[in-house]
Amino acid sequence: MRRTTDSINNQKLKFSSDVLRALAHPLRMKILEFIDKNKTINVNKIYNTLKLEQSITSQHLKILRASGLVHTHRDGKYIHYTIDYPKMANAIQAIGAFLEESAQVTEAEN
Amino acid sequence: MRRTTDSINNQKLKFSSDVLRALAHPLRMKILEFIDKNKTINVNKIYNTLKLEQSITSQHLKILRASGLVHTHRDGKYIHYTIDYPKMANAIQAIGAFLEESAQVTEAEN
DNA sequence: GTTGTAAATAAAAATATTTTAAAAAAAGAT
DNA sequence: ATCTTTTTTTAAAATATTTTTATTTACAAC
Repeated sequence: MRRTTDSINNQKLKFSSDVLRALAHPLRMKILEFIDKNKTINVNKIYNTLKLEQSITSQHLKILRASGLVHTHRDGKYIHYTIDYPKMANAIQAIGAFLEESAQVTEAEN
Repeated sequence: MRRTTDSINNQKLKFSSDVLRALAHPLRMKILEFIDKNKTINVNKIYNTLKLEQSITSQHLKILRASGLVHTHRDGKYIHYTIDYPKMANAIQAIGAFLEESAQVTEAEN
């Protein structure tokens, strides 16, 4: 039972840090912010508006896709990106989870 | 004014992703969790309890210190680590900020 | 001062991530 | 079928992070 609990925790830890790692890049945050602002947007608009290289944008989108933070939906030539908000909320929770109480106490002290 | 706003946003983005990057590692999350659980704890206890190498623990603590997520306080031979909860709360906010409304909507839909 | 213990630092080696450049896939237009 | 546009994929090069090993610093006890 001990080892099982440990490996569950380690899985959780790995899962959390994987999503956080996907999030922890200025370009990816910028891209996510832009997708969020537009609700749904194609790759062309992303790299043209943000003045990024096409390829670098695609590479970062791939990482975001792999993390599950975004989803795609093809519309003819275009591929539209949208944010997976529940996944995003999970990621935020993952960080806050273990110090939620402490954070609340700290907040109350301000 | 345009460039100023941009560079402020870019600074914010860099700041956020820097803290997130410090957070986004399984060992560092484990260490943070352990410090949190103990409120204050010395390095020896950290690596002995978590069964980590002394040096690797120190290296990760250095990254956590640099990110501002933890603070230290020497007590004789020992150095005690504590979590900077406001900083931690900031980090969590930084992620959630731009999709807070959306996340709330999503939450309401569940 | 020397010795022992706690923790940090430095430097090299091993890995992983990011960027760049080029090629390939997928679809629409001609 | 060929051409063009949109996006992905692949592969190499450039960087950054992580791990390992060894050394150094800080303090306390003797």
